[in-house]
Amino acid sequence: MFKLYSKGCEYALRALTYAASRSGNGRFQAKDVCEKADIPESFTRKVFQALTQGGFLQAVRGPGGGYELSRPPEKISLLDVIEAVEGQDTFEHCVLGFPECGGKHPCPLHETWSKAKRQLMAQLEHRTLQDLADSTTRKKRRAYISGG
Amino acid sequence: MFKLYSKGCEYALRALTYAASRSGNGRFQAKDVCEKADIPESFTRKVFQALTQGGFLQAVRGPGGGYELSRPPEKISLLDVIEAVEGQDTFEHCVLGFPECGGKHPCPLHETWSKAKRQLMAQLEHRTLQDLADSTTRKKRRAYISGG
DNA sequence: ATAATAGTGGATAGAAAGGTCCACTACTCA
DNA sequence: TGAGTAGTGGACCTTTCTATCCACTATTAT
Repeated sequence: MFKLYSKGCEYALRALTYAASRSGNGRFQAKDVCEKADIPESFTRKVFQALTQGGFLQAVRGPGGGYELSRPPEKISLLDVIEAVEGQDTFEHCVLGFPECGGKHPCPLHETWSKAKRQLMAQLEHRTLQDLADSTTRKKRRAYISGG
Repeated sequence: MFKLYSKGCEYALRALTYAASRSGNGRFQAKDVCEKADIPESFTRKVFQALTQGGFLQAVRGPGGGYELSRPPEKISLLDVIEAVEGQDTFEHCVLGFPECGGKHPCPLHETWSKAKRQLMAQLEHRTLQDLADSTTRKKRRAYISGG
């Protein structure tokens, strides 16, 4: 039952990727983005609420309203999104569930896991929403551009 | 909500690590091992049942009975245990939940994730139950041996 | 046979994750 | 001011995971 992040986080990433790939101003609406990303709207709205309260999104009510990213998509890493949804400490838990696992009392897997985790987090940190949006858009344009 | 594996798998790893660190023959009892590893017995028994049905453990009933590993602990990698408990396809799912994510239609995170996954699985594959048992035992002996 | 031991399988219950619904508020425009 | 739009917050439901209990079966020793 491996999970990098929760369903809510997966939806957030998919929705925000779509949002970042839109032309025009950055504002997007929950309903629209959920339909396009093919994710459950009611549930994803809850995630948006949380992201708004966390200062990650700005909500605008009323006609013409929607959400805006607090930072431009090229300044938002996947790790940012994941930690915003899951909390800052998602990757902190000991894999073997040892309560006092740490520098002084490492569990048998501590070093192995720390290394793998560092590599994983480094990858998540250097990819941004803009990257994801670009590759999605490029794919839709039949990918005749080779470079990144 | 990051999870490398389920609670059941965590318990299996902890229990089997303790089992591998026992001196004498390889047989161990569910009750004993769960107490020593400080994990819930009833729940872990279910995991043992599954591992037995999967051919991973051999069950011996009656007085003096218990379980035996089907292979010596130095021949069982952590990946073996994880896949035995979680199923062969735990690490196969697309991180973004795209149903047709694969070689021909990769999701935007496919390459990033594949790389991180390979590194992670390589680490889990080359560490065995015996390794874990050794480091646990060494720790208990106050770790005056430096090498690995 | 009987008692004791140790794993088995099914029922059940609680907690967390995933998901839906609806009345409400805030805002815009006519 | 009224209608329509878009996010909010709370109630509620379902599924999955985690956990426990107990009657049962297989085995061993007396």
